[in-house]
Amino acid sequence: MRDSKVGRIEKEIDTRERLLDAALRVFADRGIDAATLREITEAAGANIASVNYYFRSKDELTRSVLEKCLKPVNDARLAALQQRLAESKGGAAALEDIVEALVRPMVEHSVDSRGGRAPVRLLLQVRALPRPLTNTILAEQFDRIHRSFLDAFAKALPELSPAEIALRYDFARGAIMQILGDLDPASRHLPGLTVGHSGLDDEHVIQHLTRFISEGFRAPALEACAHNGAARGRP
Amino acid sequence: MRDSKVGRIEKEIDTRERLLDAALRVFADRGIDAATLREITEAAGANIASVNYYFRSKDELTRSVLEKCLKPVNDARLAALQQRLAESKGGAAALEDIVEALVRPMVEHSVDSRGGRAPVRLLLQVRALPRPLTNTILAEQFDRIHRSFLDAFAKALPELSPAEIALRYDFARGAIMQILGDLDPASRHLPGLTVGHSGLDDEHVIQHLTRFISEGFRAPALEACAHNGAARGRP
DNA sequence: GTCTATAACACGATAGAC
DNA sequence: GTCTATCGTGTTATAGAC
Repeated sequence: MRDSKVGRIEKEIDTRERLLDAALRVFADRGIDAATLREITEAAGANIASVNYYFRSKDELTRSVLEKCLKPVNDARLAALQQRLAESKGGAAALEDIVEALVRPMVEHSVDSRGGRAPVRLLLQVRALPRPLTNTILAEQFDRIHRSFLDAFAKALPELSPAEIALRYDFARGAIMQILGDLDPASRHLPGLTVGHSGLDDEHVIQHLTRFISEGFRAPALEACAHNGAARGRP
Repeated sequence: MRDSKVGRIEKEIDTRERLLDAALRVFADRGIDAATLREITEAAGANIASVNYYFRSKDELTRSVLEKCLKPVNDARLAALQQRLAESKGGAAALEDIVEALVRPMVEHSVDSRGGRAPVRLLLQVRALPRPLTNTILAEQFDRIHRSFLDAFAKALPELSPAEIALRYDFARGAIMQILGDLDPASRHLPGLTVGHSGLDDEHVIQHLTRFISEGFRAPALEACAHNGAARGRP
C-alpha cells in the first residue's frame, strides 16, 4: 500500500533505463541502422510502442544512448587531466600522466551492463560511419576533450609542432580504441587474436597502452613537413 | 563491325567492374546494411536487377567488394615483409623495416577510384560491427598477414613476450586505421580534426606512423603480467 | 544482358482502447 | 504507462518481356 505511487514511478524510470541499456547493447551488436525498435524493446522487456513514448523517435533514442555512455568517460578524462595540470603548478604535466589521463577513464568507464565493451564498439561504429546526427553528438562530446589534451601535449612536448602533436594524438586514440574493441567478447571471432589478449585485466591494459603511447610521443620530431599550412594556397 | 562482339564483352566486364566500384563507395559511405541495391546500381549507371545477375545476392557482392579492396594491400604487405626478411639473411629484420612493411602498403593501396579512403572506412566498419559473413572474409584475408608480422616482430624484439608483441601489434593497427580514416574527406566533419591533417601527403603519413609505432614497440617490456595463461583455470 | 513489374516482407511511427 | 492493430513506406529478390 505504501508504495502504490512510488512503485509506479520506479517502474517508469526503470522502463526508460532498461530501454537505454538494451538499446546500447543492440546498437553495438547489430549496428544502429540494422537495429530495430522491435529487437530493442524485446530485449528490454518493454512494448514496441514504449520507445516512442519515452523518446520521440529512434534518432532521439540514439542520441540519449550515445550521450549516456560517452559523457562519463570524458568527464573523468577532463577531471584527471585537470588534476595533473594543477599538480604541476603552471609547468607542463609529465607526459605519462597526460597519456594516462587519456587512457584510464576510457578503459575503466567503457564497460556495459554485461561486462562487454558495447560503448567502445558503438563509438567505433559511429566513427567508421559518419552521419549528421552522430557527428553532431560526437562533436558535442569530444571537442572540449580534444582541445584540452592537444593543449596539454603541446606544453609537455614543446619541440613538436602542433600538427605533429595532433597526428600522434590521433595515433594514440586509434591504439586505445583498437585494443578495447578487441577485448570485447563480441570480437572474439575476428582474425589476429588467436593469441588472444586473454588473461589481461584493465590495469595491465592501461599500463601497456600508456607505455606504448608515451614512447611514441617521445619519438624525435620529423623535420618540417606536416605543418606547412603555407604550402596550401600558394603556387 | 570488328568490335560488335568485343564491345559486348567489354560492356559486360565494364558493368561488373562499375558495380564493384560503386558498391565500395556506397558501402563505405552509408554502411553495408543501410546501402541499398538501388543506390549502388544507380551510382554504377546499371539496372537494379544487374546485381542479381552478376553476383547472386547482396552478400556475394559484399564478399567480392571486400576481397577486391583487401587483397592488394595484404599481398603488398607480405611481399614487402618477405623482401626485408630475405635481405636480413636469417637474422632479424630491422624494426623500422618491419613496421614500414606493415604501414606503407595500407597507406598506398587503400585509396578508392575517387581518391578517398573508402577501403579503410569499409574495413573500420566491418571491424566495428562483426558479422559472420564479414568475419569469415576478414579471417581469410588477414590471418596469414597477422601470423607473418607477429613472427617478424617477435624475432626483432626477443626481449618481449609473445603476448606483449601481440598487444603492441594491435596498437599499431589501431593507429594506422585511425589516421587513414580521418584522412578521408568523408570524415571531415568529425570532431578533433579542427587542426586538420590538411597538407599531409602519403609519404609523410608513412614516415610519421613508422616512427611513432617503432618507438612504441621499443618501449621497455612491462614485467611479467599479460602472458600468464596459467592464471586462467586455476584457483 | 537489360529492363519493368511485382511478390513477399520488415520497418518506424502512430492512433486509440485500456 | 502500456498495449494492439495498422498505415504508409522501403527493402531484397525474382519472374518474364524484350
